Amino acid sequence: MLGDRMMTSPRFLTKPLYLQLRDALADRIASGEWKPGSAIPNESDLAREFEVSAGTMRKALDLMEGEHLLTRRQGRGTFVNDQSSDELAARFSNIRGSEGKRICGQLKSTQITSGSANDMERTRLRISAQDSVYRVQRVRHDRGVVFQAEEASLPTTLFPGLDEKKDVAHGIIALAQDYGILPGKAEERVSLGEASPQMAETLGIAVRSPVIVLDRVVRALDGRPIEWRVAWCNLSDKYYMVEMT
Amino acid sequence: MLGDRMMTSPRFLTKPLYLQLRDALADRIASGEWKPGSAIPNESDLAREFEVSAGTMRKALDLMEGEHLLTRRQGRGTFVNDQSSDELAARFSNIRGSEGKRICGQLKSTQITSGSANDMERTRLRISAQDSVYRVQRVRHDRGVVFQAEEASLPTTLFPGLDEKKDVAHGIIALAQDYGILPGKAEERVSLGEASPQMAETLGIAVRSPVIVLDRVVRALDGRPIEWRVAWCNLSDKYYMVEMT
DNA sequence: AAGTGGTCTAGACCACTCA
DNA sequence: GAGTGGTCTAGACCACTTG
Repeated sequence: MLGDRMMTSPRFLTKPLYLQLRDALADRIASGEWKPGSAIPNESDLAREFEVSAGTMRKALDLMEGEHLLTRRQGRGTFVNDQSSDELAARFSNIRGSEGKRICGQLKSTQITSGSANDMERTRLRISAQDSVYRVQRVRHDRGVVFQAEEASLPTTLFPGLDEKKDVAHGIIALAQDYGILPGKAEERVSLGEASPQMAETLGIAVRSPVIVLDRVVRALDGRPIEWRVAWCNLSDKYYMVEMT
Repeated sequence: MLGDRMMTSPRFLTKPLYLQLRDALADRIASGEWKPGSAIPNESDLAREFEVSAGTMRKALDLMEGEHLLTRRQGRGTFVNDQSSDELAARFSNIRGSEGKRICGQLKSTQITSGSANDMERTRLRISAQDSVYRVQRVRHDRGVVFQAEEASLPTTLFPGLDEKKDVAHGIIALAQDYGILPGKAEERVSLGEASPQMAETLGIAVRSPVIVLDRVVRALDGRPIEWRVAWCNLSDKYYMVEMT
């Protein structure tokens, strides 16, 4: 069904087969046809279904494993990743606990409002002036100790009815999964700041003490920005760590 | 020559063929047999030489491209990457100029000493008590403006005679290439600090003003630490940015 | 036109997991 | 032992670059 297009239409109009397959399979995950945590059909069955060779199907599946959509285990099968799992949900957090594992902390005191996007939100989220956003304010704590306050903006078109749900207590990655959005990449800018009186209050530190400011944009698999967040963070028994390849 | 081992010895003693190929090809780069910037033989010639199928050779070459050792270009060939190029040498720097490109800055006022490794150096570089290190102190500037001061430690065994060379004016990645070491990954811890009187002097900022402290370990392709560096950085017209996947 | 990497195929066998 | 993913093979054809 997919293969035909390779034969009939000129190449410059089409993508390589394995990329088309990736898109088709990713859509099954995004649509909820394949649920998080469940196994999907094996390589050769999928190859038969899509009328491609097993090698091409494998290339698509390997790609998706690299995109954190699937996990493949020899002898067991191929499974849809649960983005709300601890490991994956913390994927875009570079803050680590003393044990060295990425941590998100627990969410607390969530507030949500909506309004039309301001200049900053428009440039960061690549949306236009008439679009609106949800604005979420929240605080994160680790074993009761507040260490981060943050303000996030999300396009309303991508998260319809978000303000009426309780899901705001989840991070962006788990949230995206609920709305059929597959997370892709993120960029984070790190800078120095000093605590405003209010920030000092919530973080439990002295006014004007230095804090680290994390300005992050999370994108969907297709590159669309889905969240812009600025976080003010008090690192003390935690640290910020980046791995580079 | 390589393939034989697959047939004769049990699998748990050996690595997959494509990984053995990667090691063999990487060795040709590290040893200087294949020079930075030069083209290497094509896929099928290499496959013939190593007596493997073209597909297996391709898997090894693709892997090496992902490790930044090679660049493949359709219609042109496969080329050995020059690690001292601007792009690759700045690979482990998350500091970006206003244009958004990674920058290393220019090195200035380099000092080098050597001595036996202290506790911190032993743990970070995973070397033992009797091993010695080179200690390099230097300052980086961008168009004349000093923005970073740093202290680096390198195992003497990996960089013999480093103190007698002028190469210290190069960053670790270009340096490693000269010594036949292929760079792999790096980790960097980011924390807050305040400028000591001396640091304030060199960075041209007020005493006790907040600076960002970058604690980085660079590893070779095989995982061995090759440099531990602590940098004190004054971000002003620059910013620190991380991409996450 | 010749040579390169990129895609795709069809099939074999191995290593691992689990009932 | 049946079923899964992981490795490896041999070959075809396509897309791109360069002379």
